[in-house]
Amino acid sequence: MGLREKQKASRNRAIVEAASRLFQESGYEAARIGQIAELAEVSVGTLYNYFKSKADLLLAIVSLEVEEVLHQGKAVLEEDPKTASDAVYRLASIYYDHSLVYLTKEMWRTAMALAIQHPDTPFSDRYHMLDAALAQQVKDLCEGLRARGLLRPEVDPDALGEALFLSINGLFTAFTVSDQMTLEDLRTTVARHIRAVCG
Amino acid sequence: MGLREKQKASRNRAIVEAASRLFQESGYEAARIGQIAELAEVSVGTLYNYFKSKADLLLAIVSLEVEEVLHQGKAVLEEDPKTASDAVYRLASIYYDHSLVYLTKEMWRTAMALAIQHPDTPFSDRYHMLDAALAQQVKDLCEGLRARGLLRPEVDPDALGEALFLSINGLFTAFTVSDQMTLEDLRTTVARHIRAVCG
DNA sequence: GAAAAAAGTTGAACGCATTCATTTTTAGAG
DNA sequence: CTCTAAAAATGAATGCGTTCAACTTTTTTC
Repeated sequence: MGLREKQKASRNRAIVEAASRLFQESGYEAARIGQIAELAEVSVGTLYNYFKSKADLLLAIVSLEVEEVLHQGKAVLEEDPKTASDAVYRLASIYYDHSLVYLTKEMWRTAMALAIQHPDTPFSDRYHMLDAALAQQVKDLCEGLRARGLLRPEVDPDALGEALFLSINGLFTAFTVSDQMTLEDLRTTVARHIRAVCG
Repeated sequence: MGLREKQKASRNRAIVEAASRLFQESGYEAARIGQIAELAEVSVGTLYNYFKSKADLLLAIVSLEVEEVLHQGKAVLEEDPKTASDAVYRLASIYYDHSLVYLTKEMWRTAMALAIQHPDTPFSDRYHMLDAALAQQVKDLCEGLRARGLLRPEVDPDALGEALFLSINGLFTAFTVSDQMTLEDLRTTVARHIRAVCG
């Protein structure tokens, strides 16, 4: 690896670290690009050589989070649950409990907002792929549950999985939007939804 | 009504009309505040006397839409459906079919994004109130369906209603995000979800 | 090792939403 | 009708993300 590549990797890391720190400390909106560049010891122009936009910088951090959660979720698919509701609840809890490791509520809100607002940007594409991967995991779980006889055999596991994911996701959005709502509130509510839907 | 109030009302209308037109023609993002002001024949400063922000201007238009849809939805609660799925599907279809009367997909996306990104602003508060009113309508429907014996008596109608609303809402978001997806696709998908959830 | 090419860095300049000190218009009292 | 205070309108100035033309550094070529 030449000097060039080494510098590139080190600068990339420095920028992400600076952004991550300032996003958490001051919030995404309040964090200034110039400030991030300064902390990473590069110029503003250089920062924009590494990341297409402030949003792109946020995505780098969101990706870390979602990839870890996907990995943890895999384990649940292997378990042997008592009821369908239990299994779905276990998966949702894993998603939720991990959600605040790298990201604040404000960072999540911003990421969601950007993904909705600007489809057909790399940011949005990536975000929606991660979203789809999570949805697929819930669908796979439902399929497994039906195979084990824990769901009525006539149910469409894909449609049910999607509907469950939209609940899990919609409640998470409500969680990030409300300063009051705690992770415990979130888990309680999702449990009610899952019971109502899975029977 | 004095001259002052008359002018105020007329300017307000002129601004909303100009914004509505330009948002539809050029899109929310591309529409310039200066352009809207010009079309409404006021200065930029005056526009900001009437509306707190560009977002606020969008909200005025979103409100029109949602209020009409809520009104139309009321009729469905009075009907006497064959099955629970039918009734919920009817309600969702009303929401969807009305959605593009005043707003484009891009305007919807922007409104959703702003409501998520900036909680505790008048925009967001108002938007979430409208959202809650729609959710309440679905919950009321579920309650009625259970009373008529069209839902299993042990189901929690509130939780089911919320879960259904999150599906309806989540699918609508997907619709606004995808250029490909048509209203028909949207109705087909929501029908699958409703059947999987309501049994 | 020198010269040329390629790749990377830089910060001042740009566009646009928003603000605010100033000017203009209106309403009401005498 | 005139004067005054309140209300409203105005557009130049501000702040911030993003771009880009000029400058440096690294790599390649002979």
